Amino acid sequence: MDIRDRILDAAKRVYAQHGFRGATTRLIAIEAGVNEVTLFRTFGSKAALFEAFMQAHVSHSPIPHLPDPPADPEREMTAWVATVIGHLRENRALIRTSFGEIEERPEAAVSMCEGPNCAGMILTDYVLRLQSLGIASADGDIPTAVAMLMSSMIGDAISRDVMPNAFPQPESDAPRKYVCVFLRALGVVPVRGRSGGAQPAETASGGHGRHRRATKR
Amino acid sequence: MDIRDRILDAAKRVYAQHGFRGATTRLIAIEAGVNEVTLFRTFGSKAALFEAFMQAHVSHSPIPHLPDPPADPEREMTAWVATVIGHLRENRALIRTSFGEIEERPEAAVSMCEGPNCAGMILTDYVLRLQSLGIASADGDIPTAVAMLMSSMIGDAISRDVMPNAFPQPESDAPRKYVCVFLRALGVVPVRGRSGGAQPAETASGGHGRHRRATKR
DNA sequence: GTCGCAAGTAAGTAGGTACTTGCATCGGCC
DNA sequence: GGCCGATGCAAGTACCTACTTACTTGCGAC
Repeated sequence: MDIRDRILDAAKRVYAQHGFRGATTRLIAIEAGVNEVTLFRTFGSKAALFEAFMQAHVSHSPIPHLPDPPADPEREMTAWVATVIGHLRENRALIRTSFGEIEERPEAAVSMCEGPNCAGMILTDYVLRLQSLGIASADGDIPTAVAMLMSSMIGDAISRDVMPNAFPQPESDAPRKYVCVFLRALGVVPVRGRSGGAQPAETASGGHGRHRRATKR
Repeated sequence: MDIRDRILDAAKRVYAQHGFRGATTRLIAIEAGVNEVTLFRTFGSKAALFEAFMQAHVSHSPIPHLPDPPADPEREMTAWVATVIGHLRENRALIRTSFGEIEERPEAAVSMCEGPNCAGMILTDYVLRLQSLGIASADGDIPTAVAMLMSSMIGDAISRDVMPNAFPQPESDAPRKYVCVFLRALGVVPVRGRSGGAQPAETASGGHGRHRRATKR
């Protein structure tokens, strides 16, 4: 790993923990294991360093896809939601810090929003496919439901460690639960009988729910 | 307004905009229109000032109630959600900043969470009442739906100004839309016909939806 | 009037921060 | 070997920050 990337990486960690003002060039240099002067020689200034590291960060944030012919909405979406929440949670300190400094440095937060914006589009497209296939009912408020699911994922990822009991327990079941509520709001109802209850863990004994009209097309 | 309160108020504004590190005693003193020395004489230190202002802030944050015999869920909840989002939006800068500094100063964010926690309980109680009255279906996942609505309100309040098109438009319709999706997820369906479509504005021409079995008890 | 107290004013201290400068060191390349 | 570019190191500059000290001013109570 070359010295430039080491500094960028260290800057990311230090910034996520201490914010822009708290991320002193001295701390970053120590964290990167380089001399502070090298930092200035490489990037010119602290501001330029942060510009570079923000750009580097957004350039490679992978957003998972949802299958184009939807087959099993609950299963596919649960996996997708779990992945997205996972990504968000990995970067939660960075997201929180950037958002906390919107007033002073809006660019950071704006670039942080690219990922979620893109994820929201992927999700919307998927649900529109569900709707056009007749799996989701025609009169559901898709934009609002998508916005709510996105907010839920972000909220879970960045707030669960602060107020754990405000979110579904256990953490590992949260994605499935979010998806069940989401699908129900859009009129995608699981077949009744086994695993239909989305509520407590004691009824969801293992099996995955199948959905009505969830054909392979 | 006495001088102590003026300083507390100024500290709140300056902190919301610049964070703890950026909220210099000099800035706060200027914003409060007092001498910097007065600030130290009144509170002793910057840290003590912030402790005092956090305590003062959480002590008077009003959370609206939901009617105990629920009558019209959509209307009542829409008003409640609008009020809560309003409160959150008023304090959005403060919330964002406190959350952004969780890593360094967790107490601030924790005290910020009291309001939402309480609101979540009020909401849960209300929905349980809906359920016990048979207005909401018995198998809905109430904790998850409540968590999602809470996340949606918070997300809307603190992120709409950054990514406006990720949230329901227009802003004034957002509370009703959230409530409609929420109620639908919990099996509270409006009567079909007029105002049933929760989706686009062109069909929602004025009327408020009534709900099946929404009797006055 | 004058006493006491709350507040302002001016100046200073000790430490931190971004950033610079000058020089030593090291490793690869001709 | 000798050159050169990248890096480390030590020191310094100019500024900011929390906080202190010593003194002055204004104002109500007696």
